[in-house]
Amino acid sequence: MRAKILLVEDDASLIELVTYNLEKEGFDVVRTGDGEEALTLAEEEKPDLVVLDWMIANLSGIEVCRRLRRAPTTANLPIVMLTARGDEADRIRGLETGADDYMTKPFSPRELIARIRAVLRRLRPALQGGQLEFAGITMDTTAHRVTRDGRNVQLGPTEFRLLRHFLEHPGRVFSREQLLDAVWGRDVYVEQRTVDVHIRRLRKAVNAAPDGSELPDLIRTVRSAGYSLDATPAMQAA
Amino acid sequence: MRAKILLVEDDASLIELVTYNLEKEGFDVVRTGDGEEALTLAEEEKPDLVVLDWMIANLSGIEVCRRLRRAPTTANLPIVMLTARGDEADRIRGLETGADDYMTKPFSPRELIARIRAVLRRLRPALQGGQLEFAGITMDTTAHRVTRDGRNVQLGPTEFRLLRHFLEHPGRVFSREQLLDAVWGRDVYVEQRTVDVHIRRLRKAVNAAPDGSELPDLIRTVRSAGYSLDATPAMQAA
DNA sequence: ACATATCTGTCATTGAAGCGTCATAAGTCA
DNA sequence: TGACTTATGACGCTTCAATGACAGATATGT
Repeated sequence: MRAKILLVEDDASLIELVTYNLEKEGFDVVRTGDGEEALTLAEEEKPDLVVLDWMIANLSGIEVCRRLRRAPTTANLPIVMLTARGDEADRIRGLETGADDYMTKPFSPRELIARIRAVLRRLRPALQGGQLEFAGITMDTTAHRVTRDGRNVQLGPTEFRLLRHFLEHPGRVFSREQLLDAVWGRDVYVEQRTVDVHIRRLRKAVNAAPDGSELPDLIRTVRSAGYSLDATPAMQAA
Repeated sequence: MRAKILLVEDDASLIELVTYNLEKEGFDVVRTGDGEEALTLAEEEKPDLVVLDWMIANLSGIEVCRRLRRAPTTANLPIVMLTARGDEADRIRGLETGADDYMTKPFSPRELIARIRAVLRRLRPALQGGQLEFAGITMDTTAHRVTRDGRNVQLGPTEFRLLRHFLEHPGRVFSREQLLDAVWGRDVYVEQRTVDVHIRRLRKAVNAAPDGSELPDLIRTVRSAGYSLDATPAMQAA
């Protein structure tokens, strides 16, 4: 999942520099140089984080910060303040107003990105880790939750671990023996054919459509080799 | 609830300066100058945040940081790095290793405290004596008062702490062991199944409707994994 | 101090969910 | 076709969570 950053800044060259670097790092960037507009965009675009310059048109950065904190929908939106002032009092004021971090110009884009990542890591573990995704399937390992095309999927413990293993290595084929090692544990003795049964249960749960029909099967059977999670619609024998 | 800070630093005068200021601000402070000991203390004292100097005896700060992140029990422990190096590359390295914030010496104690508060405000809202809220449940941590859909909910001490822990990390699944660590304390020995009983008591109290019926259960049981506070009661059909 | 009420941890019981195995059907390749 | 591989439904058995009860511990009020 890509994180969306709202950049509130009115220095054109800085906008370009920061945008370039953020996009290179895989962030989506929404920009404005206007304080009022920033508040609107924060509501409408639902960014994951705001990079906010202190000196901007229409409303000061600190006022934007305060209002973002006051509005319920944006009260928890992470904010990284950006400013020319290196004054300690200003930094403290920024942090106490509700900024999560604070950088002083001139700053290095790399450090800005490192700080953004640090803030996101602690606030949105989902954007960093814990979240697996492949071909319409999402798995949140910390919340223990799986969805297919947005709909909830109910899995037993073993099917959950099995799917996680596939999601961690999408496309790769695993033999039954490898799956037993990875999912059941190295020292557990169970019949190899047991894997088949759990694959079936996993398929049943993941491919079930709300109307009772079947979604395309994402688990590929590789004859005399094993199974893999795969997006190719190759085996549609119909 | 007072927040506990683990201060890892070997400069005696700095220890004194920082400790004095932290305690003045109402934090409990645990100190060490040794990297190995820092890891032990992080496990045993269960601090709410670590202030970690880069240059310390026995293990470098960055190595301590890395190990804290790797251990499951401390993986989410907030870390503020502290260093004499103002080098950009070092700052980035610190942040990428998993530090949540980074300060360069010389620094002002007030700014350090502002940053600590900014980090804690995010991670442990309850420590700020605030209001916790999730899916119709509100908890006033200072007034020790809980409501569900506006109606008052009566909880025992343990159920209160249990619910607070869930409210601080909504959606996340906790094993019985994790709950015992977080809610009962690391050194308390009680049966894992005791958690079940308190979950039941918590459910009973929170889901009770005035007319004697039951409100939707917000505590999800994840078989063979644990429990989580969750807003999705509609998950039967697939 | 006492008596009472509340809280806490443990246990036994019950019911349900999940697991592994098998027998059989279906599919695939030579 | 025959040999081999996988899919599927069924069925005991095990494991796990929910629940009600209880006795000791703790807090509260008189």
